[in-house]
Amino acid sequence: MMASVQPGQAPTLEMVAARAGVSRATVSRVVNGSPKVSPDVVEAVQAAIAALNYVPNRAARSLASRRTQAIALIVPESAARVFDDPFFASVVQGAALTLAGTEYTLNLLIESELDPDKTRRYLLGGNVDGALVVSHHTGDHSFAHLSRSLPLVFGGRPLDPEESSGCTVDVDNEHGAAAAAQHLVDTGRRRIATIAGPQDMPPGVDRLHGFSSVVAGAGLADDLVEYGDFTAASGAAAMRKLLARAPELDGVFAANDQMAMGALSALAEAGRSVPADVAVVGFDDDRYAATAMPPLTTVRQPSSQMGAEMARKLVRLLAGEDVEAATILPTELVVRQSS
Amino acid sequence: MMASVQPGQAPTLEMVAARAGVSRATVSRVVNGSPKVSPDVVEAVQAAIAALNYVPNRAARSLASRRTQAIALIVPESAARVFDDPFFASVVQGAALTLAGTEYTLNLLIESELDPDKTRRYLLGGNVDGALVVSHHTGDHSFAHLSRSLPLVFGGRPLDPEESSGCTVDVDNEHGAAAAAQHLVDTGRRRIATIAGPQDMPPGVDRLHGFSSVVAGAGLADDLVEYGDFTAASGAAAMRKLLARAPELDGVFAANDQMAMGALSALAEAGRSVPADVAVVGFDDDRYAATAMPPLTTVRQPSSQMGAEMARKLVRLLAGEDVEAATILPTELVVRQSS
DNA sequence: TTGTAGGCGTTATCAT
DNA sequence: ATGATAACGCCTACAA
Repeated sequence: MMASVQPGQAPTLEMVAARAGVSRATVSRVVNGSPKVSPDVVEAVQAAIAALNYVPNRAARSLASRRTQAIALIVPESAARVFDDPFFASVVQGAALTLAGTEYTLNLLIESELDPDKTRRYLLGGNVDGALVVSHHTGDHSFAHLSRSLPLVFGGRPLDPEESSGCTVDVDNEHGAAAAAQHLVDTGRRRIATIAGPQDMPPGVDRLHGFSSVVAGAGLADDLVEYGDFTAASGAAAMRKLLARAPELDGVFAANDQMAMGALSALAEAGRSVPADVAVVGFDDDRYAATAMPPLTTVRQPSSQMGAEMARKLVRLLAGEDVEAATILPTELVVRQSS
Repeated sequence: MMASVQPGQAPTLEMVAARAGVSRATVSRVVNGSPKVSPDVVEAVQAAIAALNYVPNRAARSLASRRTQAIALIVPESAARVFDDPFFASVVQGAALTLAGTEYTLNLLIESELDPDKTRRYLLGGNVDGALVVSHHTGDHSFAHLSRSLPLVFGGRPLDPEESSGCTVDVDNEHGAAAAAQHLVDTGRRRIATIAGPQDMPPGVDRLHGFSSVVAGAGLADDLVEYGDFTAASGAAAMRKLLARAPELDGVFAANDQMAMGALSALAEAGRSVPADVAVVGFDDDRYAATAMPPLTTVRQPSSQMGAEMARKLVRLLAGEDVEAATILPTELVVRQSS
């Protein structure tokens, strides 16, 4: 029962107008939901639209309206393995799902490291109405200067607070880390160490800060700090140093799960049992956390909500609404068997 | 040293023409790399472009040229957890990276289950020049009828071969499963079972077929078959049934890693040791495989290459080149400690 | 090799 | 409430 369609010949607004016996302007009004059209005309036009199976041409529309109804999601190429990081995948998911509920389309852009200017040109070429920039741990806000020409929403706070260029959505790294530390304290650990992340990345800084304030606040020593680069190997190395420095330690907080995994293996090879001898807590609740041995206590990061929130914010921005410059998403401590 | 730019006022082709002292047509030729322009003029125009920081307007361009330079990547919403499946994430990654090297833009579309027609309208609305459709395990080619109006490339073969609508890229499920079975046979297993996937999904069918042909071909019984739905729980259940039916079994091939994990836990609770008593092999080499206990022997699926291949194929198609209807990507047996 | 001019499908500004 | 009629920025015969 479908009206037969001429493949390759898309019906135009003009054809709809002819069939409905009205002008193109009127059809345009109906299509765009203008209130100033009489009900019967609306009906006639909609019938014509349905009969012809008309779909407005996006290019023509945006050329005339100077809006694209498209949003870019920019992710760094990062060694060509973007989605290996579940964090990115989740953020993209959250953004895509949110946008699917709007009239906006999501243009996924992998930032080319070969031609970094390509992204800039794309953004400036009138391809999108706004962009979501997710820079993971790095705090890279190198697109900040574009926010004058285009609404931008960043994921993660900038490394340099001065650079605070418009909107950001961030995870509450500090409180998350604080909760992890507090959990260690509350469960009776007294000699607590941390494997911190790089201090040139905001999450690295924030998580260390959250940890230290709680540990120090509990009257415990917060001198047991070693640094890693968020990889499992670096976590293992840091754990070994920690054990060498303080064989008596009974708790450790790693700034992410990968490093916590590394710590787990280092602990195993040192003959310490977890959590009996040493409790370990990670951060992220990534895919490996639940199936680690033992299952890892960690701080869950709302990554898909981060993507969703970024998208929502940008949409509001584009609608001309006011939005708060920075929103911080809460984390959640997930207690498993490693602590 | 940057030329100052008027924010909000994008330079047009006309402005470039004026500055370079040529006509708009000539500028257009230069921008599009037409060979029929004298070198000095090319230079002058490029200088003007650089000076003005000109970027062609995509909407105008596609309105005039009737091409969008955009490609849609459609993924099923699947319970709103699209990217929880590493397979999707990888496919998207492969496609995005490949497309980043071309002049095409990737529009990520989550197929709305609320309004399935939305996707169809989008595809037909002249929004993209072609589309990539990834349907994972389901073999759903419900967009097949659109391939007359728009170049389409599917990921995974259709369930019904008759429905074979144009291009597909698929993983060699049959050979992969055969390799897994062969490995079991070669390592001395004699009573081999399989936990098959749903038989209404192509990979479920193909993997079972690959398994059976090898086992039967080796002169062994291939009667030990139980079915799961690709979840860990179903794998555990199937494993229990298998153990009840044939306590003497010494090898099992699960049609995916999740089910293999389930089998692992069922085996553990039955007091069988892996691989001493029973060898188990999975399929996918997903994120959990390497960290399972014991690390899982499995068949690696080239998922990001699948995305890449799909993209390459579509780009060629759009360039008017001939491409083979179906390409099959090879798999690789990854031997770990579970066999 | 370069310029002229018409058109791509909508939106938006005027009138009516 | 509805209808002409310009734009919108670029491409592309066709002409020179």
